[in-house]
Amino acid sequence: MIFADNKRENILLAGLKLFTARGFENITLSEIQANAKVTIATFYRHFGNKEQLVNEIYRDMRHLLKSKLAAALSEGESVRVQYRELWAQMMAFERQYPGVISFLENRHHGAYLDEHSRALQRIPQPIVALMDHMHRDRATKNASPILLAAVVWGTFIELIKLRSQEHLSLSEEELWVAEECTWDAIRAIDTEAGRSN
Amino acid sequence: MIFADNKRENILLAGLKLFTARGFENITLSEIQANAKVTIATFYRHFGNKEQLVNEIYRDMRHLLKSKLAAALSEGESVRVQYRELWAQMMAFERQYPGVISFLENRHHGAYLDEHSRALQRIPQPIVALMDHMHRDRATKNASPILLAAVVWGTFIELIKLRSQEHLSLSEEELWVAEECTWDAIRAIDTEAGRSN
Amino acid sequence: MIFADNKRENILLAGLKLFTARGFENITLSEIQANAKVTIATFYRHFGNKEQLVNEIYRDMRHLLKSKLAAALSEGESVRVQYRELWAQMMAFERQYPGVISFLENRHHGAYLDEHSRALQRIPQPIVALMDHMHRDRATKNASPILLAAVVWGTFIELIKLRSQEHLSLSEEELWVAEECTWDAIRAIDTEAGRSN
Amino acid sequence: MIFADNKRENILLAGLKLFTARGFENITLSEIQANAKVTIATFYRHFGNKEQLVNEIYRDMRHLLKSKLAAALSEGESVRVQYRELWAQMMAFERQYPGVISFLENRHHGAYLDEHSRALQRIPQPIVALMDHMHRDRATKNASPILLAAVVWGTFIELIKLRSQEHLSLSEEELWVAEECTWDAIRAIDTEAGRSN
DNA sequence: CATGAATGAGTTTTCATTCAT
DNA sequence: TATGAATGAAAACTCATTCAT
Repeated sequence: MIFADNKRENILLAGLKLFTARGFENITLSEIQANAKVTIATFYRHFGNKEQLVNEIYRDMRHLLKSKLAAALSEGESVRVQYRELWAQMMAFERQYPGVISFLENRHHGAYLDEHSRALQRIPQPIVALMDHMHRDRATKNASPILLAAVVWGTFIELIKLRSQEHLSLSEEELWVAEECTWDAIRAIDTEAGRSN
Repeated sequence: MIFADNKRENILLAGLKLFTARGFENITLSEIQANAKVTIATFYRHFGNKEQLVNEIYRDMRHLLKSKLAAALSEGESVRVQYRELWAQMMAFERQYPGVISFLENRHHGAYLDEHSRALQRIPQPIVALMDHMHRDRATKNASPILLAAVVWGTFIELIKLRSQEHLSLSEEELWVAEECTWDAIRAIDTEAGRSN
Repeated sequence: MIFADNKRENILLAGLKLFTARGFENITLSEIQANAKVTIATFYRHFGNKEQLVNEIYRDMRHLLKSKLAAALSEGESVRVQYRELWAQMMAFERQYPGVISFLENRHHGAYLDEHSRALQRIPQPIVALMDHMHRDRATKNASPILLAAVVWGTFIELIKLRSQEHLSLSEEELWVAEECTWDAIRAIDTEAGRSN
Repeated sequence: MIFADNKRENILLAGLKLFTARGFENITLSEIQANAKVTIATFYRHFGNKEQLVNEIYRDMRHLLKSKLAAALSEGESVRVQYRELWAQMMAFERQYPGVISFLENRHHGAYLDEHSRALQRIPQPIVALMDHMHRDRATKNASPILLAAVVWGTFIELIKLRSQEHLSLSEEELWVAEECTWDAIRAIDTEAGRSN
């Protein structure tokens, strides 16, 4: 989302805000018009229709998320450190762009998303990449990287939902415990301690 | 959802199917009419409006899920066995009622849900109950039961999404690996092996 | 309105009450059902449809009004006394059946009235009869009896409206002043006192 | 009702015509659409809903009537002349805007009128003003101006109804007799001639 | 390039009336 | 005779989109 054009920028921001809060179908163009402070005709010059707007927002946000998380993967560091950094970036993203991850997850199979949008991976690629890396190093349990990534991403989303939808206050500290939980979930654990019934 | 009344039953089933597949807002009453093979006016005899229908379906399904999972918690068994059984029930539920869990998760903060529906816990109570039980026995990591339950439920939902939305085929075996992952995620791990950076 | 049948009576009374208060179109059969404490099917056994009900009520009330006012015209009395008695009966009717005259006036050209109902004179016949009588005796101004009756009836309705619709409190005494006004309006006035400009 | 906007004007005129003829509830938007030669959606651009339309028409007409009658009250003239002029204006109004007075009277306590509309006096204020003026000059019977106005207005409405609803032909001349009747009704009559029983 | 007015196609909802039992 | 369930037809209203200026 490069905000060269001011009107275009306003529309995108208004769309993000409104769609995030109340979904695609419940938002009318006149709300977008009012919120973005442009006329409807201006809207139509910049976006072919309402669906194109939501698709553009969706893709912008997916790419933004991906690039933010990619920054966590620094070759030089141990996977443990990289994982911790990944988790930190996920939390930072949610802090900086509140509601966006929920938007992405909730809208993911909306009828209005086009093929191009749907083709984007839902689980952010850097998470899968790290899992893959660890998997090749035999540092993870013997499971496919995508499954391991699902544990990580699924847990994270769940925590976000708890906070935003159910007004559960989770401290930073608690979220870091969750990081540790998921680390234990994915890593190979050599001890037999846990295998007991 | 007791299916004494045939027309009512048809409407509920049609609603579940349609709302699950395409969301609340995108479904029109005439689609429900066509699918349930009743007239729209008959629909209005049984339900005050479209929102009441979706609320009733939502609550029925939340209760069904809860009761199915509650069956997994048998006092006599070890927590490891109970956890395994819980996971089995979750998978069984998804198998028996495909799409229902996605429906519940996706609709959970729809604008159309009434207070009564919203008041229902999103994370199934039996999961929290088991976490709570383990927590009191100091069998879990030092985290609140709800957070531990979030790891479990979040992971499970993520796997379901991968299968249904992204057509990723996950074998039964792989899902059981995930069960083991989450077990490691929640349980207290006494060895220091995993703490290394 | 002969109330031989209890159910029929209940329906007629409910209809009168509801139609009077809120008009024909705004009343649903289920309100009538609820108010009359009969089922809709029972309604349909007694009345062909909603319109037949309102027509029957309308005609019943027109006849009732007419017969009450007719009682005022006693051959033996002077026309002044008869007029006074007529006015008394009009007030008594409004007191005994509040809202009914408004109902009759307001519904008089409703689309739902059938030819039979419409054929009924709106201005109660006894008023016209007395005007006619006085006219033949040259006791009135030189105007058609129907016009004179219009002055009387129009004034009376207006007073009723003031009381019921605009919550203007008019004392009995004031209403009798109106009676005197209308008497002056209709009677021949021999003096030239009033002719001055 | 300033008819700057053509579509808006058409809708108002169509509404007046249709509501006058057949009441509020019996008129559908598609009839308005057909009559005003605009689409329903255009209707909704100009008026929030059907009720807003009828309220606007109602108020416009009340104000129009009031201003026309106010023109009759010229300070310099005797009250007799003013009264005659008032009556002339009332007849002129009915001639120029046939049906409008009936519309105003019949709709006056419709459920669809809002508070603002209901607040408008039903009996045109200039009539009351003249009665008040005469009353202070002791030129009327000893009755409140509003009651005297009711005699005038009630009689006039009744005559209109006779003509329009019951197809009674009343000549101009006869209507002027009614004017004289009502003048006798309201004015103080000093002779005792009329008091005889 | 900008805009306000216009619209078609669709949506939910209501209700008098019928009908099988 | 009595009734609850069923329904057809029509109602008000919405909104994304277009178009003349």
